[in-house]
Amino acid sequence: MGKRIRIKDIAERAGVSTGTVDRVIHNRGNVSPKARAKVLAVMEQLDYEPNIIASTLAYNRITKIAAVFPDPSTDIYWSYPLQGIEKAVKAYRHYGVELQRFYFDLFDPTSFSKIAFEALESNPDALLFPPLFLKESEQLLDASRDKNIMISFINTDIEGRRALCYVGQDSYQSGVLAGKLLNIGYRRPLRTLVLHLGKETTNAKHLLDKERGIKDYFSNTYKGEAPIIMAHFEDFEDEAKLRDFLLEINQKHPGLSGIFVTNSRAYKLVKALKEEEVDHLRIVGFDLIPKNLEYLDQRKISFLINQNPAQQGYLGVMNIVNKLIFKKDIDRIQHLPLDIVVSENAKYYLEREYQFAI
Amino acid sequence: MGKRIRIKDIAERAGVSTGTVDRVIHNRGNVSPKARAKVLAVMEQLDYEPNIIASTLAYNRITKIAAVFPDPSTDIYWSYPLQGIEKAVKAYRHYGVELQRFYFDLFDPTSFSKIAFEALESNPDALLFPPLFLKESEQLLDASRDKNIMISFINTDIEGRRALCYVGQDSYQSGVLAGKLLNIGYRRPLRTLVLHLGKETTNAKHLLDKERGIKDYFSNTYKGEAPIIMAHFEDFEDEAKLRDFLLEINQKHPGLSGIFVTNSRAYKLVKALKEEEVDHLRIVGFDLIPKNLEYLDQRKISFLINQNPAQQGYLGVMNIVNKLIFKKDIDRIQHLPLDIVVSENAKYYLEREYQFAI
DNA sequence: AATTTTTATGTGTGCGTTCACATTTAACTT
DNA sequence: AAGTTAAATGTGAACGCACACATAAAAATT
Repeated sequence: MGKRIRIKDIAERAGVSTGTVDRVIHNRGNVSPKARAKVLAVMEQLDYEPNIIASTLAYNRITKIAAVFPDPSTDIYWSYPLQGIEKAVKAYRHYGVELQRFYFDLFDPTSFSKIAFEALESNPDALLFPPLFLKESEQLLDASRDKNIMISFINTDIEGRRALCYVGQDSYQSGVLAGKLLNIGYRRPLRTLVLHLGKETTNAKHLLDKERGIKDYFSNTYKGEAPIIMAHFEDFEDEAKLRDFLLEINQKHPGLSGIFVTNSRAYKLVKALKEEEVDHLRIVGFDLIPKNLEYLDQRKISFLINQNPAQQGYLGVMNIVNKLIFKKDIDRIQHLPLDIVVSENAKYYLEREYQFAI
Repeated sequence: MGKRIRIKDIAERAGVSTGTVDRVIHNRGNVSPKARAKVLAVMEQLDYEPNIIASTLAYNRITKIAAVFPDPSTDIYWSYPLQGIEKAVKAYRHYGVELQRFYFDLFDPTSFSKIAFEALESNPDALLFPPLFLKESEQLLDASRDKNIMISFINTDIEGRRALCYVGQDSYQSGVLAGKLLNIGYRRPLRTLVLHLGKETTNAKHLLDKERGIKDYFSNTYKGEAPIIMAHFEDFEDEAKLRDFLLEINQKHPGLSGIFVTNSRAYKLVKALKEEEVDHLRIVGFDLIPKNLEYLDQRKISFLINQNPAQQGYLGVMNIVNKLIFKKDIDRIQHLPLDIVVSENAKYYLEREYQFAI
């Protein structure tokens, strides 16, 4: 119906050539104020919108995205965002998007720095990574600014306006939600353990936000001090030690009714404890990784909060494309929903993750 | 890096002209078997993938999508998928996608037929609608097949292979999930009411599936007959009558602890009942419409299941585009997740819906 | 063998941009 | 005022593909 307006149409109406219109649109300069004004007026009047299809065809350049991620072979979780990234790059390959992957050691900030700066050396147009290490990430932000390389965060955020965007969850609110999930069906606050299970001490902010969240949930709901126990256990690979640790807590604080595991390792709890020890516990954790799902299905884990990792990866790339290629404005913070997963609805989230991957 | 392969490259390698390659790719005929074989071989060898960008630019045609929907002014719910549709059409306008909207009366199958056939008369490339009325929708399927118009379902499915795809929830499983939500925190089955609130009797399958789901949940969980009461109340606009109706049920079946409203009208219950009557009830309903959200926030409604209507609309269009323009294969059934919404995570779902709208 | 018909193949223009380059016009110099 | 420099404007090729049209080759007809 409404025929699309072309640069040529604007040129004719404004009494100039297409070259001049192009210069106005892209602020390339060398345009007289009169001509510029006239062109802008006509553009406004005709409500011109550039044809992205034709534009990308003619632009004919490659947009390089460097993804700097923890080595997925040491922690399966990180393979999911990478799959989402892969899929997005495939979807946008006709727009000239290319990807380069860089892996660092999840537990070693120095490795992150080294690898990330290697990535910078390859002169990408944008850098996509989870800023797990605050100090090192800040350094990277500075360096990339100097080289005019765009930064996009995923999974974890660093406040400030220096990155294009953050795609991931609201950690604080995920803590609040965990509180709610541990409290459904009860009319009084029951004794709850918040457990950080792992040796990632560096990205503490993340975890502290979740702590704050669950504390606030209980104190706001019951107007008083929350009966919450905080704990941190590093050596999660040793099931026997973990069990001793948990039993000790249970002795010190009898009547423990729920545990909130602040990362994807909730299944470790179930593995470490005996069946009858788990049965009267309500366990809430994160992420739909296979071992968690198995226990969710057996009702050993009550709730999982889904972080949509593949979708995070996909959206991270999509934002870069939207900004760099489609010239769209991007929301600085893009919180993904806090999906409450029980065994009755897990399947659909897995399917969706699958859609965003490979 | 890996330079993209063009039709021209194939033509050179195969010793033919670009025209011949084009004829092979699009099966336009008039190609000798030898040339055809040679071209196909080279395409295979070089792993050719057409450049969609250039293709759509050159193709230069319009794809018309007709959306046939219940008039959103009579039921706000239907405005959401329409917004998603609108947004998707905007996103794909450079690919030549155009939209025409047709509204029918939600409570009148005849109106649906009339409007839908009007839509067919406008000769769209695809028809997108919720097949709420089975018989009338089947007729439409036949007619559209004759005119070679593609059909895409949303919200409700009709089994069979005659439509391109269905985007929406799994009704049965949403019933199962509702059962779970009404049961969390309890170790025995409590008396539960399943309430169809409204005069839409025609799309009964939808509702029956939900009924089956929640029944199965309880009987599977507790290995026995489920203590479930089924009810249907049409005159939901009259709060007094609705209250009487509910009180009567409560008298007949004392100890009623939860109500599952099978559509988006859970808020009507809260409105009709007195505060103290609601307080000891756990209410589960559908959809994040403003009135439901208000009561969710006040803890009068415990859970809402989100149908992602805007996303449904967006995806409905996206599927048509993927098939018709990008020539991709489409999954016949695309179940959206059954999002469990509580007041602690509602915000993020609203934000996402907003992203898929306008 | 010449002619017509059918089938196969090649060529060139257009889709709406971008951008380098050529050309024109205006603004300074001396 | 003529010459030089800078600024403004116009032109045309390219991006990769689709398709109409022209041309060439093969097959069928006389």
